[in-house]
Amino acid sequence: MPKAKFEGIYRSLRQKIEAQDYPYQSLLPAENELTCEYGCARNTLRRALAELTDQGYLQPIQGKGVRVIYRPAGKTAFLMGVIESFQETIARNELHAVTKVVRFAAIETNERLASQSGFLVGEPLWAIERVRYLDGKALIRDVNYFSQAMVPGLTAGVAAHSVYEYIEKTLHVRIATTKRKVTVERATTRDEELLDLDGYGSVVVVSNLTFNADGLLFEYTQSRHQPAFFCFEDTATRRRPAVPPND
Amino acid sequence: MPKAKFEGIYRSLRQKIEAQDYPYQSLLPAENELTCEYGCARNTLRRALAELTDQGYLQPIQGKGVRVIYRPAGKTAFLMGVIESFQETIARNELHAVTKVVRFAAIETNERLASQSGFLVGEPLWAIERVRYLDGKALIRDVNYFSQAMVPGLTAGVAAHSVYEYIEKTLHVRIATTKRKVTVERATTRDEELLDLDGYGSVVVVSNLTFNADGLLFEYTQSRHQPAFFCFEDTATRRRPAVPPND
DNA sequence: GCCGATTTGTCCGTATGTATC
DNA sequence: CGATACATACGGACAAATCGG
Repeated sequence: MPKAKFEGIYRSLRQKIEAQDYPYQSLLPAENELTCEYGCARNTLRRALAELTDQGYLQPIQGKGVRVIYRPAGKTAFLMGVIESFQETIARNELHAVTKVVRFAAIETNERLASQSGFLVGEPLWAIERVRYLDGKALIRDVNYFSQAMVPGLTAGVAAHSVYEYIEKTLHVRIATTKRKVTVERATTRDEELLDLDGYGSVVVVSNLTFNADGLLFEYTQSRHQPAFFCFEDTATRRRPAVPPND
Repeated sequence: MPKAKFEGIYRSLRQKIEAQDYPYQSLLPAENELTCEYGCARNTLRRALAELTDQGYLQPIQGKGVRVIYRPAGKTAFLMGVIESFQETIARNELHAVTKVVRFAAIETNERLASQSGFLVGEPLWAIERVRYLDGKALIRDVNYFSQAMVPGLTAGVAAHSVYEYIEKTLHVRIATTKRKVTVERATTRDEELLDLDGYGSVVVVSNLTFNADGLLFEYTQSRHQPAFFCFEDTATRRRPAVPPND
């Protein structure tokens, strides 16, 4: 029940590619044929193709055709390029997971947090610290800060389940854009204490800034991962070099 | 100069946003005003806006306007979402870097490599191993495999400079799409031997599959990073806002 | 709550340019 | 060279969301 026509076409094509109905390295039918098949304008079809190209399914070749460059891959722990909650990730990978809330507090933004997150100093926030267990091992420590104004009525009980589900299904706030940064840091004593680090002296830190559909910042999160269970995938396209090529 | 009109508009807008001519959290002029200003059709403008939205500069709000969600950030070691060579990265960050080639060989794809990379067993490849020094410290160990058929005439001398520049400027092959995976692994003895790990027992591993403009695989690379100097940034969107390839 | 103006979202048809074969 | 296929661009139409009166 996709609302938009281009999205229905996108899903249909993606399904066929994933089913290898259009196999790896083959050329798609020409745009004109596909527009006939889907009964749409060329622009509408091209929008679906553009989406698939961005996501690494297709490679268009001017004057020749559109090549399929998708191959089925192993399941991965985390996806880049889409926003996904922890609950959605484990569901997609059919894992058994438990979340434990170790801190739930109402605070006000201090100087340091403001400079990290972009929240204004003094803005009321929910501070939540959670540990994620997969198959009994403590693998992720999440520290979330939500705007109280934009996420009212948050409780420790909600945090134990899925904050994102609460935000979207109960508050009907649409989550739109996330800016993310990934680094590696030496484990703190609190990391050692709460996570099963298995000899690793470091953690993978994923910092998130999340904006709602109004373009307002409503969440800042630090996710600290046990390194062995961390994986990101991504598709990138080459545009013109950001800096004039230094020869 | 940009060939396509939408790209000129894209650059102009991005420049104004980065200069905070359109500041963080403000609304852009309406699409109709901007089409007047740039003397283009609405679809052409919208294509530029879609690009900026994908890259985390803008958040469009139906019925209201387009909000700027870009804020200037600290310089980072590596960018996600775009393909960038090591040479381009250091130029962008104004760093002093040295590349040392520790291995350069012509090989044929074996079973293990084929399953990792997708090259066919027996396909002739160039195998290159390089160590990247930033300000005198050995921080990255790259292991590249290039298709000999698609990258003929490669030499150790070229590898010491920039293979990407050779590929694009000399061979005139256009690099199009990269699929990337990021994980953390325990350091091998060769990592310890070649890199300045500074007490870290692990490395960040970035695996790349690169396709040329014909949709053919021509490179497989493993980049092993000293964890302290690894960073990437990314912008993700939930559901999908817009990507009109309309024009 | 309704209505109309504004603004973004979707879709269409057409024309022209450019690359491949 | 011509035919085919993708790339860019324009202009118009209507839908959907927001906001103010």
